[in-house]
This record gives sequence, structure tokens and C-alpha cells, in this order.
Amino acid sequence: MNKKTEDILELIKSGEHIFLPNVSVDSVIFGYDNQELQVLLLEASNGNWMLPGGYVRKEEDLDAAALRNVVERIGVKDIFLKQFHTFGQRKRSFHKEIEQLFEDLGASIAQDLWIQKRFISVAYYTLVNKTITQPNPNFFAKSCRWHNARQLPKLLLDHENIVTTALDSFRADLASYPLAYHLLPQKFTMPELHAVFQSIYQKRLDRSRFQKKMFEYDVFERLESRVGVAHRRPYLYRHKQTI
Amino acid sequence: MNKKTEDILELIKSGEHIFLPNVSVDSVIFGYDNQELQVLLLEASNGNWMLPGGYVRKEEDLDAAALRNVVERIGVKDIFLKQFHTFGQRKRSFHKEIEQLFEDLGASIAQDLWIQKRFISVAYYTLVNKTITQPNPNFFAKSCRWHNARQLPKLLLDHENIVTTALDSFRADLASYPLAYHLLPQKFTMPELHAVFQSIYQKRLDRSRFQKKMFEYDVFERLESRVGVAHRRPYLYRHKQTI
DNA sequence: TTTACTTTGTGTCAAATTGTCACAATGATA
DNA sequence: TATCATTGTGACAATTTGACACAAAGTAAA
Repeated sequence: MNKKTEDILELIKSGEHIFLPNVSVDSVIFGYDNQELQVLLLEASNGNWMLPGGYVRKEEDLDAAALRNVVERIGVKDIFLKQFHTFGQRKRSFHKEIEQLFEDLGASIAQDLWIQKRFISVAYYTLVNKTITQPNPNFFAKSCRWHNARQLPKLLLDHENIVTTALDSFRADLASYPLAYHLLPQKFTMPELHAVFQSIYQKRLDRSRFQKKMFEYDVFERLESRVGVAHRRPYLYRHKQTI
Repeated sequence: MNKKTEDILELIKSGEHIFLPNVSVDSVIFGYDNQELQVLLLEASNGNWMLPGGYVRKEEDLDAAALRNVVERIGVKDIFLKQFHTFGQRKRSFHKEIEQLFEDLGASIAQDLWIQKRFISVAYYTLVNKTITQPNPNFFAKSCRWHNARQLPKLLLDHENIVTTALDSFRADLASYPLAYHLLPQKFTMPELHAVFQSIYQKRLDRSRFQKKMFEYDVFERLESRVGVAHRRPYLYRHKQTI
């Protein structure tokens, strides 16, 4: 039995005393790259994909648990995080998957592990600047990768539905505040933000009107122009700090 | 020890095996009466008020649990129900309140009852036609009453925050669909719906524009005029059935 | 049976917002 | 120096929203 296997078994064993039972948090981590909106997914040992998630410590705020799990997954603390829905179908569990995992590890399974029970999952979506993330898989995953948010692989449980719902919530929230800037580096140009919006809404937006609308929010401050680029130099902007 | 006390103790004792631990559902039940938006509240034995709520059976969908609890409280099944947020602060429990309850009942308390633990509460708001409801208090409440949604009494825990958040969500949802008709009888007039909207938004809305907007949704069908009223007779409407 | 008054339904026009397009400024490249 | 793609922004049309007006329909009082 190797180190990783021992760690997994230890977590499963001690988890019962550390975490709240029957409650989990799942996160839809949105990133932007290559002109497309992406989602970070983990690959389970059986080849299926799933959302990053985790459990809530008994003495930990729900929001803190969600944040901790995302930070563990991408190594970045400066992220936008928002709860959007809680999923609680009655048969929502990883019963079979855990059973399979134990079989693969060559370990015998005690009956009805806490981790095999039904889980009510509170779902969050987060917006991160993908360029500074360092994704790494968790205990149960063998790899992790960014996927086009509209071309998802086969996902476990109701995770595809969670992604779809997250995207709907994100788009709705975007109508009242230009949150999408969180997907870009701290300094960005309007054409860049424009491209992000277009890939989120999946449709062409007029440049002129787009900039006017962004300025109306009065939350971005104009900095110097970007240097070293072809053609007319675009202004850089950053989100105003709420001091 | 009287019947009610026995029932309470029985529920608390058996609850551990029936319900999921650490998870509850709370409902903000909106009604409309006397030109104002109202919320149904329960009065705890200590005189404080709280939201109707309950627990989730181990084999029950989360949404079903919320619906069941609302039905139990108002005796009406035909209601609009929508999940809007999950509250999970780490110290969120009725520890003291249950302790007090036991003291009042003259019963000794076993240490750390499941019901005294921290609860993560999934909150729903519902819209009901108040005229056909028959509110009745639950085990832990001595009475229940409708309150003006903007003049709430002292509420337990974070329940005031839950009501405020519910109202914000309701108003946001109302921008994309005229849900408010659920607060009225099946047949209603445009002036009535107009008054409901005004009390939700707390501001004057132009009658002419309001009606045009409602018609644009194309979800209400015009019926006969209302008879037996003074002045010009308004048309009755009802929401189209989705067959 | 008029006349006055309230309520309802809807039309008209102005104001504000949004959509489309145009064009000049800017800087690399031929 | 000319050409070309990109960026910033102005002008005007189209659409949506707000404000107001007025007639229709009915009760109640003179």
C-alpha cells in the first residue's frame, strides 16, 4: 500500500470526525483562455470527470469551506466566489464510485462509509485569472484540466446540470455588475473585456456601446496605454479598489 | 407531562434516525393583504419570532422537504416555491433555545442533542394566496401570524437576514417573470396585480405602462368582466395553464 | 333622468436607453 | 511614405420606458 493510498484511507477514516455529514460544497471554477470560457474539471480514476469539491469542517463557515477547497485546487487566494444553488436530490451520492475506488486500491470496504452517503451539495461559481493558477488534482482525481464550458465531457452525478446552472447564474449576475473582469489579469484593455463578454454571451456585442456601458458602471479606472503592441495602443484599466 | 410535551420529546428522540443531521430548510412565506406584502412567522415560546422551517427526511428530495414543511404550516398545496440561498455560518444553531425549551418543559436534557447542533439551512421563498391558507404553528411555536414584510419583530438567529435576502431575490425574479400573480386568487384584475407590484417595489408604477408590460409576457388570459362592483368593471385575468 | 364623480382601459407623445454605423487617431509593416 | 488593422468615440436611428390625457363605464346624488 503506497503513500497516496494510505492518505486516502486516512482521510476517509478521520473525515467522519472532522466534517459535517451529508453536506458538501462543489465549485464551478470559470477561467478564460483562447477566446473561450472554460471550466476546471477533475478526472476520476474511472475516467469520468467531475467538479472540484469538498466537505465542510464542523467549525468552519460554509463560504470558508468553499473558498478553502478552491484554493487547495488552484493555489490562488484572490478569487471571486459566489454561491448560486444547492443540489439535494435524494439519491445524490458517490456510493458506487467509492466502492469501485476501494476495489481498485485493493482495500476492503467497511459497510456504509460516511463518504458514500447521500450528500446535499451547496454549489458556488468562481471567476479566476487563469494565467496565475496552478491546478492540481485532489485525492480522488488522477488529473485535472480546463475544458470549454460548452463542450463538456461526460460528468458524474448531476455535475453537468450544476455547470449549466452556474453559467446561467453568472450570466444573470453579469447583467447588474461587470464581474467578468475577474477572469482577466489585474490590468486589462476594453477590447479584451469585450472579447470575454462575447464568449460568455456567445454573441457579437457592439464595441462602442460596450465601452460606454462599462464606463457607466464607474468601477474601472483608466491607466496608461499598453506599449509594445501593433496598431493603436489601447488603454489599460483596472477595477477600482474599494478602500 | 402532557400530550404535546410527549410529542415534542418523541420527535426529538426519533428525529435523529429520520432526518439528515445538520441540514434544515427554512421558508419565507409571502402573502398579500391589506395593500401590503406580508410574511408568515412563528412565535417561539420565549416570545421571539422565527421562520417556518423543518428538517429533511433521509430519503426525501430537498425541494420536497421544503414543500412538505410549508404545506404542514399553511394547509395549502398549490404554492409557488423557489430556493434562493443557503445559510451556513459556523455558529448557526438553536443550542440555547432548545436548552431553554427543555427547562420550561421540566425535562432533563441529554447532552448534545442532534437538534442543538449546527444547522446549514437551505432557504426557500414561497408565494401563496393568503385567503385560502390556514396557518397553524408547529411543535416548537406557540402561535403564528402574518407580519408586514417591512416591519418585522425581533427574529431568532439570522432569520431577519433570510427574509431580507428572500425579498431581494423575489424582486430580482420578478423582473423576468410576473410571479406576483401567485399572491392573488386564481382570477384577478390588472388593478389588483398593479397594487401588488407597487407594494413589492414600494413605489408608484404607471398604470398604463404596467398593463402593457403584463400583456407583453403573454401569460395571462382575459376572462369576463367582474360584476357587482362600482364604476367601470375591470376585466378578470388568470394565468394561462401550461397544458 | 340628469349630473357629478370614481375607476378602468388605452392612446399619444416625450424622454431615455440601446443598436448601428461611421470616421478619425494611432502605430506597425510594406 | 503609403497601407492597413486596431482602437476610441461621435452621430443618428430604433426601441423601450415614462408621463399624461381622455374616453368608456358604472354608481350615487341632485
